[in-house]
Amino acid sequence: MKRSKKDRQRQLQEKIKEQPFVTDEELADFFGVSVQTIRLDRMELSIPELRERIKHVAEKKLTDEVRSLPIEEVIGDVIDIELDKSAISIFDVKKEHVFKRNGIARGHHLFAQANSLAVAVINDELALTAKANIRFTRSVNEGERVVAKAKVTEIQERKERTTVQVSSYVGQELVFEGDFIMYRSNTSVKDETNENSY
Amino acid sequence: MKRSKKDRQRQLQEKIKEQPFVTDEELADFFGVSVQTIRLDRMELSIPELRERIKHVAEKKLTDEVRSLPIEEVIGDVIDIELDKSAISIFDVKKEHVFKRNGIARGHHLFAQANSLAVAVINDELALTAKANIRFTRSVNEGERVVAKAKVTEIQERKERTTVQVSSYVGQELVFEGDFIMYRSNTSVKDETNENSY
DNA sequence: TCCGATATTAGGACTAGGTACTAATAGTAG
DNA sequence: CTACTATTAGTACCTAGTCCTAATATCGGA
Repeated sequence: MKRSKKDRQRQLQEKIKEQPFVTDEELADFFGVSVQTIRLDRMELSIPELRERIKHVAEKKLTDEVRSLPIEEVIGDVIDIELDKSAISIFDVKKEHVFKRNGIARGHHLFAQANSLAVAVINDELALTAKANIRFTRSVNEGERVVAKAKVTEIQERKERTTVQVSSYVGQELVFEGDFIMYRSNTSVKDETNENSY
Repeated sequence: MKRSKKDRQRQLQEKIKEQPFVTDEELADFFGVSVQTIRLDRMELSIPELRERIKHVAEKKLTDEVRSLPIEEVIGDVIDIELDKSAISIFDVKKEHVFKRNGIARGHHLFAQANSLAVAVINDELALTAKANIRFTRSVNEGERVVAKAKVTEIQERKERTTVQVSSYVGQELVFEGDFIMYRSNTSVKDETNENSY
């Protein structure tokens, strides 16, 4: 017996952790013991078989992807709006909005809230973002509530452009700021039934 | 024959894409045909068996993890990446990404693709967007495929800032352009020991 | 040195989820 | 009615195991 049983089992655990896609036969070769011994070791250490290990990794990948991928259609709840003047929305940062690595909200969600609000505040049939200049002034964490305030600062009718300034806060702290230059078609529409198309 | 063979094969491809952890037997039940038929279909469509599919998913997860970057969290599919240099991703615009009123993609999806690519291209433990200057140069419609190309243009180590330029195209047409100023922690992460859990 | 406990190995039966192949049958178009 | 495609059935074989029994090997202590 080159190594003791405990020694081998410790190394086995390490080996599988580092390189989970290894068969019992390969492990038996590696440790110079029989396949049966490897299997007994796995039992004692409660390490599942190769296929189960592969499956766990794959399943984790799928749940990770589902969790992080979708961006909702409308980000934030509009709580106040005065067309072509100002609007306010709130957005609660949940775990699907943050980097799993560090729990910090991903920038595009803050942008999405601001952008959606900039679109919503415009009293026009068609409103699209043309340009934007944005600053992230503080990182936002899971569980925080972001309040975005949009203010229409300029309406150039002949140019089909409207400027909207959006500032987002967590409590009193500014976390995001953006100047949005919006394209608009100049056909007022909000007297229609609101279809909530933003 | 409720559906034609081609019809069934098309649906089969969809089904497996959406839900790759399904056995031939379950598929046979689902489509009301025999297992052999499902197997013939897979052959013709060059779809590998369940275990191979699981293995591919798991392998992809491991290689992604080795890169230690949030590739799984990128909006769109990363098709090429050279850390701290450049990256390319594709994003297919579907109906959930557009305004139902006019079928035009919401700006924040294009932003999200570009922003997440800018984050992914940075070879650092922590990368956050600090500022961005963006232009939407053409509206993108449902069904179109957006290719985003990110290029790292400047790395200021002492200032913990990196500039990334992202240009997104539909075919040859530029649809979005953005300059991203990214914050980074300056702790390169690629040389870490890989601690995969099985 | 022998005895009993622990460790290791061998072998067989069985499993899931297949591949690869042959053969039979069903349905449809010309 | 025949030719052809589509579908189904069945067999042998595969991998990477589980679960079980039985036979050895090795070691530590009296």
